[in-house]
Amino acid sequence: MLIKSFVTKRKFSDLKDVFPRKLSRLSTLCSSSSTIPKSPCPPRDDVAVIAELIEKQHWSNLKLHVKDTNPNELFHQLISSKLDPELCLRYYIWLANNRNISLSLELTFNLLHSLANKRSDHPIHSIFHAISLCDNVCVNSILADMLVLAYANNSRFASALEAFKRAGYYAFKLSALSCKALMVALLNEKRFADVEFVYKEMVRRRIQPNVFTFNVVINSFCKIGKMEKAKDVMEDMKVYGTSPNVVSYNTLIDGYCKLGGIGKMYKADAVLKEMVESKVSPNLTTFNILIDGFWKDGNYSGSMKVFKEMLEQDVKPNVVTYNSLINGLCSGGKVSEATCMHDEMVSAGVEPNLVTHNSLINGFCKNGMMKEALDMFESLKGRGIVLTAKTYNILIDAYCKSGKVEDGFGLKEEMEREGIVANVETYNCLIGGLCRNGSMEAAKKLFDQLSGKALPDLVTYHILMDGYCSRGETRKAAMLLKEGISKMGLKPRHLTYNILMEGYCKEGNLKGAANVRMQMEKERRLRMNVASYNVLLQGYSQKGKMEDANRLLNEMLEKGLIPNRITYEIVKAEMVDKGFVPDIQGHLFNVSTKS
DNA sequence: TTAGGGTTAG
Repeated sequence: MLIKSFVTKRKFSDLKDVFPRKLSRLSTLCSSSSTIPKSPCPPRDDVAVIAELIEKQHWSNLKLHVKDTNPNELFHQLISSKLDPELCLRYYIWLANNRNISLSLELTFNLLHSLANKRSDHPIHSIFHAISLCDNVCVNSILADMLVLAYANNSRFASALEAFKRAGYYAFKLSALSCKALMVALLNEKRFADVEFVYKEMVRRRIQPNVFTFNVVINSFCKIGKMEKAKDVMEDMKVYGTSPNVVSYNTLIDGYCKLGGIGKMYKADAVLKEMVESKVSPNLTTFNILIDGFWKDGNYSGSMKVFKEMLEQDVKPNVVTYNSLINGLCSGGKVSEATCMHDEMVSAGVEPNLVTHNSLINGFCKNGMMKEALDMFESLKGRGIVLTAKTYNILIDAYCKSGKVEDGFGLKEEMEREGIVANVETYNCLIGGLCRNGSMEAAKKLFDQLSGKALPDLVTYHILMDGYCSRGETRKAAMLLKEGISKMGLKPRHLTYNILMEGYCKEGNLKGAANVRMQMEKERRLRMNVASYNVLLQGYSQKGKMEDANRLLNEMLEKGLIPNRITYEIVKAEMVDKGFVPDIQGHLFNVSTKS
C-alpha cells in the first residue's frame, strides 16, 4: 500500500484498516537497520554530490542529476548511506511537492525511524517544520502519525508526546493506533497524568478511539486507583458505540482488587456481575485476577470459591492460577496444603515454573521450614533448573531474618560462583540482616561497597536508616538521607520520612519528628498519609500527650483520611469516642456516621 | 494491539 493511495482517496478511515497491519509489522522490523532488500549502492561520491545538492537546495540541478534513477531506489541508498535523516526528509518532501512522487510506505517508515532515533537539540521541532513545508495535509498527517508511532514503539515517550502535541498545533490528524502506542509508552513510564491528557486530546481532536485505546486509558486510571474515572471511560465507550470487552472488565476488576481498603472485593464482584449481565463471559484471566485478589484481601476461602467456580465453568486453570493459590496458602501458613496444591497442579498436567518453586521456597522460609526450603532448592539445582537471583534472595533473606547472616553471605558467594550476579535486592537482604544483628558498622561498610551494577536504591536507604533509628541514632539516618538525596538524586517517599519520624518519636524527640513532617510537606510536597499520622500518634500517646494525639486524630479525619486498624490500636479510647468499632475481621466502621 | 502470578523496606 502506498502513501499515494491515501493521498488520492483522502480517506482517513482507510488508515484505520491499513495502519495496524502494515505498521505493526514494520515497527517490529524497524529495530534492524533496513527492511529493504539490498541493491547495488551508487558510488560514494555520487551520494555525496546528491547530499550537497539537497543541502544547498539546488533542486533544478538535482532534478537533472537524478532524472534516470528510480526514486525509491535512490532514496533507499541515501538512507542506508547514513546521510543526515533531515536531508533525506527534505528530499522526500521535495519529491512529494514538486515531482508528485510518493515513496513507499516502507521507505517512509525507515526515514521516520532514522529521524526518531536521531538525537539532536530540536529534532521534533525541525521535523515538524520540514513536514509542514509540504502543503498536502493528508501526507503530513500520515508522516506525523508514523513519527509518533516510531517514537512510542522505541520507548521514547517524551519525544512521542512532544510529536503528539506538535501534531495538534499543526492540526495534523493522528490515528487511534499511534495514540494507543503513545499511551502504552506513557503508561510503562507511569506517566498517568499524560495518558489522561492524550485521551482528552483525542476526544478534543475527534480521533475516534477503539476498544484497545479505551482499555489502555482504563488501565491507567486503575493503576492509580482512580476507579471512578476508570468507570467514566467505560461509559465513554458506550457513547462512542463501542462495547467494553473482556479485557475492559478484567482491567476494572483488577483495579478494584488492588485498590486496598474495605469492601474492595465486593466492588470487584459487582463488576463481575455487570460483566456477566452484559453477556461478556469471564475468561481464565478474570478468574486469576479474582483468585489473587481474594487471598490478598485475607480471604482464602473466597479464592477457593472462585477456583471451584472456574472448574465448574470448564475454564482450565493454568500455572498463574495455581501459583496464586499456592501463594495464598503459604501466606496463610498452610504450607502443607500448598504442597498438596503443587501435586494437584502436576497431576492436572500443569507444569510448575520458577515462580511456583520460588513461592513454595518462600512459603517454607516464612513458616520456619528452612530444611524443606533448602531441600527444594537443592532438588531444583539437581534437576538442572536455571535459578535466578530471586530464588537466592529469598533464601538469603530467610537466613538473615533468622540471624544467620554468615550463611546468607555464604549463599551469596555460591550464587556468584554459579554466575548469577548479586543485585541490589541481595545486598538489601544482607544489609538488613547486619542491621538486625546490630552490626551497623559492617552494614555501612557493605553499603559503601555498592557501586556499578548494584547501586543502592531507596529500599537500601530505608533499611540502613531503619537500622540507625532502631539504635537511637536517628540523626545519622537523617544525615544519610540528606547525602542520598544530593549524591544519588534519591526521591524520598512517605515511608522514607515515616522512618525518620518514627525514629525521633522513639527517642522521645517529638520536636525532631515535627521537623521531619515539615520537611516532608515542604521539600517533597508529600501530604501526611495514614501511616505518617500513625507514627506521630504513637509518639504522642507514648509520651502521654493525649490531647495532642486527639488533635492530630481530628486533623487526620478532617482531611478525609480513613484511620486503620493500627490507628485504632494506638488511640483506642479516642477512636471509640469518635464512634469507631472494628468488625470480626478487624475492619473499622464508624457507627456514628452513615458512611 | 489492551488484562493476571513470586523476593527485599513498612
